Amino acid sequence: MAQKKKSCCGIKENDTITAKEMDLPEQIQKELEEIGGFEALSDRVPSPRELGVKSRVYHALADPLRLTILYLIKDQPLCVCVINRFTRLSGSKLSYHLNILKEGGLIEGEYHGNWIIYSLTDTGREYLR
Amino acid sequence: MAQKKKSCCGIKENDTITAKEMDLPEQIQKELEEIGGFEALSDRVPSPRELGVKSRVYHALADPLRLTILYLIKDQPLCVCVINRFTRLSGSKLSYHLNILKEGGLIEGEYHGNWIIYSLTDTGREYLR
DNA sequence: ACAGCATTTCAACTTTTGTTGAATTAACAT
DNA sequence: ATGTTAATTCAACAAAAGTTGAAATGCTGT
Repeated sequence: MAQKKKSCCGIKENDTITAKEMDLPEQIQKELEEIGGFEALSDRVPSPRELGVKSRVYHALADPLRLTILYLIKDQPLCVCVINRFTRLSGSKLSYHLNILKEGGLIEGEYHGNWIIYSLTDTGREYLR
Repeated sequence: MAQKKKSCCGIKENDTITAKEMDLPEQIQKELEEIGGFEALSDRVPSPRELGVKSRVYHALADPLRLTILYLIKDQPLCVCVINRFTRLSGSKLSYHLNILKEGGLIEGEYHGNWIIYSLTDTGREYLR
């Protein structure tokens, strides 16, 4: 006896499905239909490209050491040596984290004489709070 | 001949040091003195506790999959099975990521009948953009 | 109490991140 | 050119995060 299942997770991967066909809590089903059905959910999610950028920025922020650095240079730029002196990290370790912040677009560094002076970018300022 | 070095990075770890004593770019040195010297930098950095919380939240946000989930449930709560169906992740994988979002305080889930329905918390709403 | 489905948990494994110390590059002054 | 200090890069290693499939848990209805 072949029975037509109305279940959410039991459905085969490439079946097309409407919110109506899924076995769902009423409230969810109603809301899904209001926004234009299951497929309409796509509109809510940014492009893979955007998600990639965002997650890279958040990853840069996702470390106490890196947050410390950001807060340190929030109000005035600092050279690596002052950051280093404050945080007491090894040079290479600090460089590693500075680089992640740079790649994430949160900070930028510029040579002044012998020193590289790091400051927050606009993005950095925007995200830091 | 014992020479008193005025260098930033050459200084031994537990020397006390003032901004004036460090060999720094003029601009940096001036700004450091204006804010109350090297030691005043401490005031700019949140407590380890706060940094820990923040970095955990940012870590939760630092993944395209997790961002996808957050955007999906931004405007209406959804049960796991709909998220699952949309993202096409395995159950355990999805659970893993849902849990990280939950631990970060960005989402919360509640049983409704057979389903667990996840929604954004206030924190989640605050951080998502 | 048992069956059925949704979701989570667990333990083994794979992949990605972070750390360390040595070697390198960059800027500057002599 | 050479020496000096600041900062980065590299390769080997250590630690943390993510993935997988099987087993467990939690609801609900019978």
